[in-house]
Amino acid sequence: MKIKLENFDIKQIADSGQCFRMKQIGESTYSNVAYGEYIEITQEKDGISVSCSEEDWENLWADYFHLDYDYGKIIEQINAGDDAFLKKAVDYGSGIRILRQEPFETLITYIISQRKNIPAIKTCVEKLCETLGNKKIASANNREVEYYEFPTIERLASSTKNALDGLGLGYRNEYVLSAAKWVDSGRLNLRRLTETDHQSAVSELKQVYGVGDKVANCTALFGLGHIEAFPIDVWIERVIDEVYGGYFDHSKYKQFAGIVQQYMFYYYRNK
DNA sequence: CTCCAGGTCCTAT
DNA sequence: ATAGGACATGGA
Repeated sequence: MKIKLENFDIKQIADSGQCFRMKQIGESTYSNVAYGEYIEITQEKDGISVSCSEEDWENLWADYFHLDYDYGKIIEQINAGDDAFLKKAVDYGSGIRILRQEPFETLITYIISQRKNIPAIKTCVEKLCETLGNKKIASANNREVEYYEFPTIERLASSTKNALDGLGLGYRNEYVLSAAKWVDSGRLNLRRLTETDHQSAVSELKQVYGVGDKVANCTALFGLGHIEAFPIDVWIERVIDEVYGGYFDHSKYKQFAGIVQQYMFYYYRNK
């Protein structure tokens, strides 16, 4: 099925480092697994073609790719401003979307992400899915594809340190286990945090062992739909130091600071 | 081999 | 409140 779209570039999205299971499987084709479903997406000149049904696109993927949000308007607004670096960043990554990933998967994968580079995170997450996730079969582009879901909350919560050995989690295995147990027991209610304000969501998340300001903000941005989150990692720190002379006030982009952050991250990391 | 990665915790001031 | 060291593992 073909879909006409603006400000959507699957390569940019895949390379933007916000999700860890998207992979390139052809010249301009990428696969992804989310919410237990598998999809293949091919970039075209004026949009994309997708392997899923129209119904799945409407019910799941359109929401996942944040299609209800007008990125063109954000880009216009930035181009009308006076921030030269940000204008270059927007031009470079104009096809980026902020994904609405599963809250639990986002929390766990960003706990894993700390002190790892992106290729290492991907390897680690894939191993986790192959070891503890359910195996499924999808048909896409006239082929059958085997894939693994992200582990369920119950499965991960009832796991042990021993079971996690060999997945490359390192010292993060305790963080992962404890976070999964908190979600499983209801001590941390992620669904509720999608409805609270951003600040309360972040401070709730930071109660979790192994979740600091950065992971909390990434979880809020990529998993809870809090577009105003502005995660500061090593790359954004470099942008602030090297481009903005040590101070950047993201509050003027209040309602969409996370999108601004992602343009900056993608441009500075890939240029 | 060494260096560093989408940080956080713990401890000492 | 704020600063410095420890931390497992693997990619480059």
